[in-house]
Amino acid sequence: MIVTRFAPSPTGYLHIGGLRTALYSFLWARRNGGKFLLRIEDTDLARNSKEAAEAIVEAFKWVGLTHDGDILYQSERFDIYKSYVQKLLDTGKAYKCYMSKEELDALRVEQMAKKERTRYDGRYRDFTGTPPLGVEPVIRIKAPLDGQISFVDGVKGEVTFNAKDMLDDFIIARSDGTPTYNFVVTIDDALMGVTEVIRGDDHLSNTPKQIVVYEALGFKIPRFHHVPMILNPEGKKLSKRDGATDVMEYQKEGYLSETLLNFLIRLGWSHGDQEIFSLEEMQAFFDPCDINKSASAYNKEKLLWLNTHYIKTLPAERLIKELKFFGVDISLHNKKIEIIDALRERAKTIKEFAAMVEQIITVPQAYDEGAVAKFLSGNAMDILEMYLQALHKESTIENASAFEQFTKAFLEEKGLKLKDLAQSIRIAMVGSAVSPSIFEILAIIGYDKVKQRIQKLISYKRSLS
RNA sequence: GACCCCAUCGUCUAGUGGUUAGGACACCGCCCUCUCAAGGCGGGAACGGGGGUUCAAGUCCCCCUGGGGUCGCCA
Repeated sequence: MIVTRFAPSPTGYLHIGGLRTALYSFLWARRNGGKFLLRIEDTDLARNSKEAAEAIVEAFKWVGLTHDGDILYQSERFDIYKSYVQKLLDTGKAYKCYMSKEELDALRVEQMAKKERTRYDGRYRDFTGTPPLGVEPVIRIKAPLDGQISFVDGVKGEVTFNAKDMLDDFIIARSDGTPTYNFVVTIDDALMGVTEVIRGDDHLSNTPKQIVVYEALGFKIPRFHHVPMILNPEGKKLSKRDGATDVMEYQKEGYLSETLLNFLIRLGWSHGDQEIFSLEEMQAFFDPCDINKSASAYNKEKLLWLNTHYIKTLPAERLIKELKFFGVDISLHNKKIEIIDALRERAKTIKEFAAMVEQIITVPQAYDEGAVAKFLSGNAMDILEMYLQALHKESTIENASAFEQFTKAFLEEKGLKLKDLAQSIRIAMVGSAVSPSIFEILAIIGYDKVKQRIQKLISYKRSLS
């Protein structure tokens, strides 16, 4: 069985790079009927891991990723790690090192001066003497001194490191007894039964260290897939400064979860020329071996385009639900479908969408000055007043095509063109010179309120002169 | 600096020795048009450089260059 995992450190939120590897891991597990596990890497004491886990679960929930089983917290597993440290100590595969931090720093400075690689020199590896007083030792693992460590990476292919220039006897337990990252990662992955590790390629050079631990403990080494990082538009590693790295930030900006997932999966992975993927299709097609070797830059135009695509194509009910996030509830509006269909091709984000809906369903409190100056000059107001009078003669007008029929008849009778009237109506209805087709707008607003809004604009114009 | 990884339009990518190097976003032009969009049609735009191998190289090999990552008692 394929078992994958997502193992974030608790930074308080889920960033998009993390979501991408989580998505890949999720898809690969689901495609194979396997398991997708979640583990919080909180061995660094101080931080609040519960809060971080909640943030991740919230983000997962938003985009529709589900993990199997309970969330594992490394902070709750220290006893397990300690027993493995002891095991290594007992078998002579690890040892106590009494070198102080000051001595270690001095060694590094010296090595840098000689332009050598900074590394622990192994001075306590075979130490049998009396340990110095007052130094709490760290535990170091015995790493191979020479030879090579190589593995086949699902993304990069065969990767080989020379032990002498990648490895040293690295610390697996600090002087306070707490275990370190490269040690606990391998223990947890092994104990959780993880068969495929999909993670960022910033971990590629950690892998040989972890392989040392796997081998020392006799664990089976999983298959690794190191996915290239997401770069910012300048080609550098994506950082908080590049904005909206928090997944939930995208919701606040009006992006749909479908958009984000589609965007992320297509960044560094492809399935022929296909651009649009449903979650089902992602599950059917995704294979980590098809992930690109090279890093890819974050491109917000494509993200926006995807969002417009999903806004155009998702069911109206779904969009109505999304609008509520921005405080616009039209679920009980008798023209809700018409509202959605009139606006869905114009909104790039749900946030924009909400603002547009708001503009239609509320009476304009102000009129765009530029629009008024440009379109309500000459005899525009006279035409609008005649239109109002004609409207009053009707008992009601039901829908968009009826409004169109009525309006065209009116224009023909007066010898006018739609151009002579459209912008005035638009300003009266929504207060600006931009909106969907006026006939759709009129139908949505409804016969009685249409008359009121036209009257309001007329009164407003009169009050100016 | 050492080690590792990477390299096709501005961006995301297709390409697995023989292609007019394809698609998408963005950009530009035209059409449609009651505004703004959307849509339709069309356009410009790429194999980083140099050596090999081969009848044939974007595709294989080497070097260079460029970019990225890692070198913690962080994860």
